[in-house]
Amino acid sequence: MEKKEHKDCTSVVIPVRDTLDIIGGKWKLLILISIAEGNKHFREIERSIPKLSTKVLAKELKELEANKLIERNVIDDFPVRIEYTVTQHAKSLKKVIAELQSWGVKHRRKIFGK
Amino acid sequence: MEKKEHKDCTSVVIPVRDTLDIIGGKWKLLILISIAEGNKHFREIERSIPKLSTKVLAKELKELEANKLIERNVIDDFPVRIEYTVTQHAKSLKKVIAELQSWGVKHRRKIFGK
DNA sequence: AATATTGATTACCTAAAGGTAACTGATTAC
DNA sequence: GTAATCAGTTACCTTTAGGTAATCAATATT
Repeated sequence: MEKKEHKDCTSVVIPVRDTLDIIGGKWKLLILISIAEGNKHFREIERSIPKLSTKVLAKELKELEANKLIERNVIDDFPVRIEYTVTQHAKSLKKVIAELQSWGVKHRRKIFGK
Repeated sequence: MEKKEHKDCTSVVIPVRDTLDIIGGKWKLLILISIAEGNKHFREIERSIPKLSTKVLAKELKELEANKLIERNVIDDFPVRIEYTVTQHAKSLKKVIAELQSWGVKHRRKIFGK
């Protein structure tokens, strides 16, 4: 039997997993969309997404910030307020999301018929 | 203060999550690539992916089959052998994967500099 | 003075994903 | 007849994601 050598696919798999870590999970995309639509403040974002808890939101915001998808700006009026905004880097996800969405729609038709 | 109405984004989020459920997770993409490269048999696939256990492989193969991304064919020579192959539907993931990969590469540069 | 809002943090719990390892029954090679 | 290979299954355990609820300090409202 011929021994086949398995191609090294880390150069595909690792970047794909990086991307999935960022928009995967239950809330990240919803939070990004909410901020992109203009919700700037913690409570505003929280209220805009049903069932999302403060704890999870706080954690997700930190991760999104660490990945440079959002910015956290401290506005020092009195009292200080915090404003979250999406970065250009986050906007560059648009094409990725569009592909994921369009394949998902086709897939649903494939699995559940038209 | 103006009350802003939050746009309904389920038509984006649900298909995106459908897609992520299918190629997300630690192994699904690796398994798909392995089969696409010509590994047809259970043990062959298992051996081609370091650290992948039989249990997880068995579970993932079932899910991939349920999603019509692979086919499981029972070849009844003696002894019976099982052959896995990728479907056309799986091949249609190529563009999605390419987008995820390319964004992941850019992201890595963004985060860790050049 | 009491209550509510803002931007969170903390402790505790559950559910799901994934890992480890032993084992099955059928067949084939030594 | 012993060992190995094939295609898995089963039981048990750990890790991670996410949920629930209480609490915090600072300010603002009644």
